[in-house]
Amino acid sequence: MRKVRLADVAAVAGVSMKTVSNVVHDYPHVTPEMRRKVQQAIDELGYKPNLTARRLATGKTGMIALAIPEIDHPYFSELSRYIAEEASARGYRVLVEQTLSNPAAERAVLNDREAGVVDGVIFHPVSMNSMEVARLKRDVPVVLLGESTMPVTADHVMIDNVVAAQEGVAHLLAQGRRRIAFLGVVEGDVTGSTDQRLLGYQQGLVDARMPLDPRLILSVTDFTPEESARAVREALEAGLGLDGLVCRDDRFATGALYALRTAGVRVPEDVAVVGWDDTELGRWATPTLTSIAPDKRELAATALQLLGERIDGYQGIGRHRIVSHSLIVRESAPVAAAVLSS
Amino acid sequence: MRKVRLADVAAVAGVSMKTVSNVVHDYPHVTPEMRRKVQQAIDELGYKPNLTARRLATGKTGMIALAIPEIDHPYFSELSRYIAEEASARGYRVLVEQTLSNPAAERAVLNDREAGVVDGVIFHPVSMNSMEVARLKRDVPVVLLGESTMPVTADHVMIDNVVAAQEGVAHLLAQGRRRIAFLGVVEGDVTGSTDQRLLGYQQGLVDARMPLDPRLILSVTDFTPEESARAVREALEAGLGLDGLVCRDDRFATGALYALRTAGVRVPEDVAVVGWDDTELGRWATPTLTSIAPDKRELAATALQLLGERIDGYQGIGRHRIVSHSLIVRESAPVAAAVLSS
DNA sequence: GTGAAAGCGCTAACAT
DNA sequence: ATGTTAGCGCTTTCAC
Repeated sequence: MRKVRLADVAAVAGVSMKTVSNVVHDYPHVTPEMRRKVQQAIDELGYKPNLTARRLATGKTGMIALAIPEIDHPYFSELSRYIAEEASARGYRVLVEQTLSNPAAERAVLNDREAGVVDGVIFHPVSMNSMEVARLKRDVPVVLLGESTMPVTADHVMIDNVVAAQEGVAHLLAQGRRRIAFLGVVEGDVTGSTDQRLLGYQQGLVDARMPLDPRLILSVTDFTPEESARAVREALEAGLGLDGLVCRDDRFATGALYALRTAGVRVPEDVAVVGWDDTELGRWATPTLTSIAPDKRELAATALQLLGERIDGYQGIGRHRIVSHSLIVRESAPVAAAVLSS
Repeated sequence: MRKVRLADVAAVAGVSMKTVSNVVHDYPHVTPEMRRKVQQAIDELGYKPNLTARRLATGKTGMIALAIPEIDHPYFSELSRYIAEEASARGYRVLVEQTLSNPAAERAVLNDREAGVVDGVIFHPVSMNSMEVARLKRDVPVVLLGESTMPVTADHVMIDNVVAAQEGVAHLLAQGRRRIAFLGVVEGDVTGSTDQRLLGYQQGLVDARMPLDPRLILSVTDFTPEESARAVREALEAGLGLDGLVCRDDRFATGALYALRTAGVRVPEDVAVVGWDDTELGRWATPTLTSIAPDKRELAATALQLLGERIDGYQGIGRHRIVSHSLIVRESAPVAAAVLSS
């Protein structure tokens, strides 16, 4: 009683393979009687269509790849969930690829389509910029996530990082904060994501005619909270006076909160902190974290929409979509007292 | 210049398909000259083997499914990362399936293998117990994660929850805690996972000849921190005196910390808290969270080992593997002063 | 409405 | 060491 094939069902039901196939696919024009007869044979034999064979025959896999740096980074795991849900709603399944920011792994992602594994790719690159992506990919449907300023042949979805960072700074300025730091510039980060946030931070200060102090820009060597905590600790020890802090992401903010707490600095009384990504990490931090929140659901839906169009044959030039964001105000950087009392 | 096939390469190189296949697979017995000639044709044409076709021909997909309740639950996202890494080391790719604890979705997982999508399944069931899994799965290689006491035809990997919970309780008792609560029993949870942790909690108290107070067992309606915070808040409002708390997972612990903090209860001075899973959520909580830590790496490696054996044809009865765990002591439940001064 | 047969692209016997 | 060829299981024109 091994593998039951379409042909077996056809034989038992006494019909052709085509008819069985029609029943399996709910093809409209089959007589009820035929349908019943075939269905019975299917149930009887416990027939399951072989997806691999179907894929070979149709050339469609019904799968998309989601290539992200780390599966367990809160932002990416939360985003993955939305992507998975949106994909599922559109009849796609998701193959999650962890690139660990490794260039070779990132390159390999774009080959998956060519190897017939997936129909398209949603890709958050870290080690290559969009020009390289454009050069590498040939006719693979790709939607890029994250920051990129170059128009390329792939589609892009992102939030307006510059504006978002400006809003974060403005929020702190409205509370009377005057020494606002930015954490953190990551060494070796070539994506421009941090650049845009940093740019927005500076623009926010310039807009308010505040001085720019380069020492207020904190650098880190990687994306971990440990590194972020170290950077903040050293800044405090160096006597860097600051009363506000805009973080590149919630993980950094989490490390920062830890460093501030252990140094005896009160948040938000002494230093107000703004995170980025609105992850669960920040929602339950102490104090709870004010954070710039990309609309992840909209991000996922937009990415799938664009990718779907490409898979369905759209060949046009790369499209850019800006999805909305908001500032979720929590304890670490509450609404200004002035606003409250007004 | 569309799809380049194996046959095209063979034609250009002026050899047979078999020879091309040999080169592609690094088959040893090919003359260097042949290899060079073929390789040149491959590069020239930009040939990429079609994985789907290969899968059809070999019957192996090189993929395994990982079916978990939620992609973005910290425990599962961290576990996923280890699974993905171990799988990758063994030449497998991982298809992550989010079941959302939905029975239909869980059932569908077991069909994937039969449909030829994956070679095997690593499955953390929530809505079905292992008997049901055993009944459903036919000859699908499956490794079960999470708690289950029944010997079945599938393999199991888990930690010893009862012992782990006992250790958590013992840790609190050693600090002189006398009113230790358990959070939380989840309504509708049929997996026995919580049961075992609860059992260990009770056993730990009994071992120390402490009284069991049913009011110290806190119930919740779902797995969110919100629910957990609610349960703790209500317990405090009801005047339930407690000085220690063992949580079913770090998410619950996170919610508990929040509720305790907002109620003005100090941790660990007034209430010491032990979490479960050792996730990033707890590592950066305030105070940092003492947590029972399953060895996730070992868990992943063991699961892949067992699954690999099944895929390679092992047919024996279900095996049970207990992997190690430890108690990671942090601020929320530090080492007893008595121990420190000894 | 239903049947017959030619692929989809690759692998693995078997042959040379 | 390399070539030939029959599948793998399903889809899909194209007749009937």
